Amino acid sequence: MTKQFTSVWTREPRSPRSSPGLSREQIVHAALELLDSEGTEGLSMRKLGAKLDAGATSIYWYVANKDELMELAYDEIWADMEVADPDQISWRYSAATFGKGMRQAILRHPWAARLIGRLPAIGPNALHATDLLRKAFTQAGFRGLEIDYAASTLTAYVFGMTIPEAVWNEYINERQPDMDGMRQAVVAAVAGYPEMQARVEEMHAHDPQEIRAMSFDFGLYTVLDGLEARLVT
Amino acid sequence: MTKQFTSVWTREPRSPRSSPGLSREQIVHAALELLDSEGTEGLSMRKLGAKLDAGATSIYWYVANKDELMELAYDEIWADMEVADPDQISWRYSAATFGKGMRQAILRHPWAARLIGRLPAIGPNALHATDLLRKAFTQAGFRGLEIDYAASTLTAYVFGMTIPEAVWNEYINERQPDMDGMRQAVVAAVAGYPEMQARVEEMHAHDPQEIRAMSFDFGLYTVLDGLEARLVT
DNA sequence: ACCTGAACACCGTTCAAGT
DNA sequence: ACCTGAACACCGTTCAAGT
Repeated sequence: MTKQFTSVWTREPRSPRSSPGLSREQIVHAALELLDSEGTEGLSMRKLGAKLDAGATSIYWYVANKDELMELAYDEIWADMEVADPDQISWRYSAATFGKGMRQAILRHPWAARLIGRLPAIGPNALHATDLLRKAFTQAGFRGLEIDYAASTLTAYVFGMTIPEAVWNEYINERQPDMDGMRQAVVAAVAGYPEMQARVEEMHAHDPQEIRAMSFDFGLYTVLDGLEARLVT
Repeated sequence: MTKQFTSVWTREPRSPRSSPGLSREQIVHAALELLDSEGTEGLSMRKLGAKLDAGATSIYWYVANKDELMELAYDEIWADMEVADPDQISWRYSAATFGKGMRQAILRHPWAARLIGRLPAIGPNALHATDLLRKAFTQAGFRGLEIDYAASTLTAYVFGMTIPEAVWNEYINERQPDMDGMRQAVVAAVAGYPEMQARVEEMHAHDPQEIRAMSFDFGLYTVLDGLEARLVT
């Protein structure tokens, strides 16, 4: 009953060289454009085909199915992530830069948030990024499996903070809901909890982007402090 | 161009009392059964209708659309989460219990992982859980917005660690992929990074569930240590 | 080797019509 | 007040057929 496991990364792409017609890069590039400009719902095999002036089913020559296409697209977002070389600066600084860069990369491509964790992130760009973070924690003094634990802790924090933010941004962009009505709905829902209500109103007085950035930094430094504490013991 | 914001929680359910036919509770209960037993893909309006011996479109009388139905289902998973009363024990212990309970709740309902952060979590069960965590951090000594920052940090960590785990579990259950082939694919992909390869092989020698639990605890205590550090300064 | 369109088996949702 | 089935506008994917 078990099915053969497949991933885009396990198989060589078809015919890496051949001038005419489509190519994997072309397809992935078009898919990224669609996703970035129109969000998750903007990408369908038919729309992608149309954008490439091809039949929707032509894509299946280059890619086994839509999931594989998404794996390829997903890996791309780690390519334009700012990183700091851990050899040059303190592990704390490079880990912090890594966390902030990861957040920005996801916020630039909010559709990617829904894909996180769906398959092992073993694309070339994801691996390169992971390797850099492991280097930073090795330099910090972690050893063996603890390097992975430390890296997981940081990325889990960033993912957990950023996935909701990205999904939320995508939702706002797609549906453009009435923000004022939303505010009221939240305040009303929270009526039974006076302290939460006060906090919600306080938050609404500030720029939401600013609040999110502050909240993110608070947690980021919390995680870094916690990791430092594990190094001493 | 902005649309009226709506959420299940802003509107009273239709006719809370009326003996015959369907009811919201009945529908949500059936949806949960479908989701728990067959995963995300197991729930469609048609299948749900069939399970309730009704037309698929009857559901639209009780719920505006599938998203609203998902909001209702999602809130339910926070109802059967183990929590510790922060009045009785140390904030550290109750925060740790909270984190572990949250993880277990998501792992019991892996389909919920895809919904996290999609809409403000303002269902009654989610609010009750949030309130408990805020109490724990108030007791710890946080004040004002920092209570929310601390709570966000912890839940972000738990979400970031658990969403991939849950999605992964769902994937395994649905597709039952050949695990050995997968192992090999990962090892092969990671060939360019010798230390990572060594780590991957070391992990494969252990029970994956155990590794995940250890990894989760490592990060959980890291976050708690980090929060404690913020209290002193 | 590469591309195509028709066809299949699904979706969520709307709506006029029934009771 | 509640429920229905037909219909609409979509999906991803398969496959025999074309060049």
